[in-house]
Amino acid sequence: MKLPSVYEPGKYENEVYSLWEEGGVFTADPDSSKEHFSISMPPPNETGTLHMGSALFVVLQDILSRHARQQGKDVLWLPGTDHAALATDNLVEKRLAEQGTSKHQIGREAFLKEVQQFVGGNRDRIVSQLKSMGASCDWSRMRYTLDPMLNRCVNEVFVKMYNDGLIYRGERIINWDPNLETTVSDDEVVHKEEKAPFYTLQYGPFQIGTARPETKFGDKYVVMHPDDKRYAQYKHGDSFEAEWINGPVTATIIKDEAIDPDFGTGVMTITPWHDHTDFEIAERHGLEREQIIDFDGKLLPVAGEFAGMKIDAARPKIVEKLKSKNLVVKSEDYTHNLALNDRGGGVIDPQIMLQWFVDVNRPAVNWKGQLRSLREVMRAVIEDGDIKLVPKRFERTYYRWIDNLRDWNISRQIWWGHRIPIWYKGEEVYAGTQPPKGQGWEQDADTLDTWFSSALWTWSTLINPSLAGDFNLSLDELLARSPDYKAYHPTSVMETGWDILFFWVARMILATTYATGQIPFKTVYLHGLVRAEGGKKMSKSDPDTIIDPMGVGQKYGTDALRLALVSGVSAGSDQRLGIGRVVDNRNFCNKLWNIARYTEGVAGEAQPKAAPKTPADHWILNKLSILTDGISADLDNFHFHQAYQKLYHFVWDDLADWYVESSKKEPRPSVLSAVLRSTLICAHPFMPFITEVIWRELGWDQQGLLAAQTKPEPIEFNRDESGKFEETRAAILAERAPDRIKKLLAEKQAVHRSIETLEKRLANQEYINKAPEELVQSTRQELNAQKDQLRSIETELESLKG
RNA sequence: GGGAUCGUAGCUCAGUUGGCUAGAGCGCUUCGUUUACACCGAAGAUGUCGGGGGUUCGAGUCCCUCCGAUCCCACCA
Repeated sequence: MKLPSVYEPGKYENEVYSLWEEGGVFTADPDSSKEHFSISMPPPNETGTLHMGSALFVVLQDILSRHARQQGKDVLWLPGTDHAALATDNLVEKRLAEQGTSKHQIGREAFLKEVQQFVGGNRDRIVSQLKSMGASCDWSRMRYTLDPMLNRCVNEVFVKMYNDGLIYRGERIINWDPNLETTVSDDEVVHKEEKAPFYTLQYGPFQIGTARPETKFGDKYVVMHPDDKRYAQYKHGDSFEAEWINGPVTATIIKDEAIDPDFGTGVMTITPWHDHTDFEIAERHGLEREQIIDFDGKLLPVAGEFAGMKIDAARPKIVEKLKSKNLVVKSEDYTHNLALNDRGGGVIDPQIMLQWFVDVNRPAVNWKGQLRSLREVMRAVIEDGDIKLVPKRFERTYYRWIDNLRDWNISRQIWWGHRIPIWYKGEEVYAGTQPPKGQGWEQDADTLDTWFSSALWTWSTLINPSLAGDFNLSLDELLARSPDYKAYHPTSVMETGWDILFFWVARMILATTYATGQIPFKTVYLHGLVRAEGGKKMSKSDPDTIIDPMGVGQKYGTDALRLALVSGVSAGSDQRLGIGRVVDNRNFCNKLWNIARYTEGVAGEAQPKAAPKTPADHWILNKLSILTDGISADLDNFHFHQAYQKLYHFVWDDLADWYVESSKKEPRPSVLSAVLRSTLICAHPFMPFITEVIWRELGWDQQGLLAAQTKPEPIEFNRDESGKFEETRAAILAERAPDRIKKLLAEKQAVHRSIETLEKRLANQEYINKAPEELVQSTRQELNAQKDQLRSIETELESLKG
C-alpha cells in the first residue's frame, strides 16, 4: 500500500496550493475566446484575520469559480483588501493613546505614517489565510482600496457627481460619535434598549417630557399637534415667559403634526441641534437653533454653571437643580432606544455640522436614455430584472430601504482614507482629480466614507492600473482602454452576506450605474451569518462562540471545514456551525481517501478506462451521470447545500457501499478507476485539496493538475443493465433483513394505514349521520379489530427483538 | 409601529412549481473486527410536519387565523 490508511491534510495542503499557483490555473485571460465568468471578492480588512464569515464567502465563491472553470469558462475571481478606514483609524488612535499622545497632537502626516506602519506589519496575514482556505483567485490582479487607480476612480466619480450637482455641502444634523470624533452614517447606527428615568418638567404653563434634561438649556419653543383640543387656546406663534433651569426664558408656541398627542402630555420642547426630529421641525418653521453640547460631549457656556461638564456627570446635577426649583413634576422609569455607533460602540449624539452629501433625488443620471435620480435607478435595475437578488425575498426589503433613503452623508472626520478632492482658497472652491495650480489652496480635511470607494469595487479594480497617472484620459477613456473591464464587467455574480446588502451592494449599484452606465453584477447571491451552535453570533467579545477557521482547518483539514460550511448554507439564512459537522466531513474526506486506496490496490497505476460490463458497472455509471448533471444544475441555481448532499450520498452510499463492495466479487479495476476519476472532478470544487492529492497520488496525470480539468467526459452505459443491478440490490437488501420481522413490519404498515382510513371515516360527521346504523357499528368493530392486530404485531416484534 | 424569516425525529437541518407509505447527518439500540476505511460495516427505533380553519381528488408545501422564536427597518420628545 502506497497511501496511508488515514488522510493527513497538513502534509499536503501548502504544497498543493503552490502547485496551483505555479501552474497558473487561476490566472484569467481576457483575450480568451471562452465565455467569461467573473466574481469580485468582497475585500476583507487588510489588517484583519479570517473569521468564519470570511471562510464561508471564500468557500462559496471558490466553488462557483472552480465549477465555472470546469464548465470551460475563462474565470476571473479578483481578490483584494480593504483599508477599513474607521476601524484602522480607531485602532491606531488607541495605540497612540497608550503612548500618551493623540492624533491631533502629532498631526496628520505623522499620524498617517503611524497607520502605514501598523498596516504594513499586518497586511500579509489575511492573504495567506485566504490561500490556506484554497481560494482560487487570480492573485496577479490583487487590488487594494487605496491603490492609486482606485483613488483616481474615487476622485473621478466625486468630481463627476459634484459637477452634476449630485454632491453638495450642507449643514445637516448628523450622527456624531464623540468618542471617535467622526460622523456615522444612518445605516451604521444601531439601537439598544436602555432603562432611563423619564422626567416630566414644568415649563411655563406646560408640562413637557424628556429623557435628556441636559439638552434643555436652550429650549425656547414648545411644540404641540395643531388638532390637540387640550391646547386649542394657544395659538401658533404666541409667546410666554417661563422660569427655567438657569433663569427666565421667553418661549414661543409652535404647532406641528410631528407631535403625537397621545404620548406624554402631548407637548414637548425642542432641541434642534441635537435631535433629528427636532431639527426637521425647526427647518419647517425656520426656527433658531443653538448648540448645547460640544463635539467632545461637554456642555457649552449656555449651560451656565454646568458648562464644561460631560453630559453623564452633568445630568444628575441638573435634575437636582430642577427639583430644587420645583420644576420636576414627576420622574418615571422608561425604556428607550439608545443610539450607538455600530463600529466602536460610542453613544451617538446628533450634531449640526457642515458635511458632504450625495443627493439621491436629483434627476441627473442618464439611465437607459432617461434622466433619473440615483434613487430611481437603484430601484429600476431590480424592478427591470437587470439584477437578480437571490433569494428573491430581499427585493422587498431592498425596495423599502430605497423608499426611506435619505441623502448619503459621505464625509468622515477621520484621516485614514480617500481625502475629499475639494480645495478652498478664501471663498473659492475647487473640485478636481488633481490639486489646483497656484498658491494658497487648502484641501478639505475630511475623508470619504469607506463605502464610497467600495462602491466602485467591481470596475475600478478592472481598469489597467498603469494608467493611473495619465490625467489626459477621462474616466470613460480609462474604461475603454482596459481589456479586463471589457471582458469581465458587469461581473457575473456578487456573492456576499445579506448584512451588507445596504452598506455595500446598494452603493455599488448606485455608483456603478452612475459612473459607467453598466450594472455592477448580474446576480447577487446573499448568504447568511455563521452562528455558534446555540444560535449566538460569533463575536470577539464572547470567545466561547468563536470557532477559528484556521485552527479547525489545521486540525481536521481545510476540505472538512469547507464541506461543513457548505453543508449548512442556504440562501439568505443564517447557519449554526458546531465542531461536529466538521468532524463528520473529516470522516467523509477519509472515506473518499480510502476509496482511492482501494482503487490503487486493485487497479495499480493502470489507466482508467470506461468499458462497463457488469450490471453494477452500468449502474454506477448511471448514478455518476445523474450526479454530474445534478451538481451542475444545483450550482447554477446556487443550491450549494443540495449539490453537497448529492455528492456526499453518491460517494458514500453508491460508490463505497455498493459499487466498491460488489466489485470485490467481480473486480473491474478500469471502470472503478474511471468512476473515481470522474468523481474527483465532481468533488473538486467542494474539496479541492484532497481531490488534487489523490489525483496526483494515483499518477494518472502526473503533469496535469486536477484544478485544470474540465468536466468529466460522459461515459456510455446501458439503462437496462443498470436496472438489473437495482434488482440484485433490492434482493440483497431483502436478504439482510430477517424474514419474520420483515413480514411483520410490512403488515404493521398495512394495518396502520387501514386504521387511519377507518378513523378518518368515523370522524366524518356526514358519514355518521347518513350511513346506516349497522354500517357505522361494523366500522367501529373493524377499527377495534385492527387496533388489536396492531398491538399483537408490536408485541411479537418486541419479543423477536428481545 | 412597519416588514421579513423560521417552527419537520433527542440535536443540526433538507424537503424546487401541492403528488405514492415525510427525508439526511449526528446521537441512540442490536449485531459485526469480511485484507479500502472503527475517521468502518449491517440491521433497527423515533415525527399529531407549532395549534385551528379553508381551497383541493390530494397540503409539510397554497390561503386565513392564532401561538411561539429570531431578525431587519423606523422610532415618541
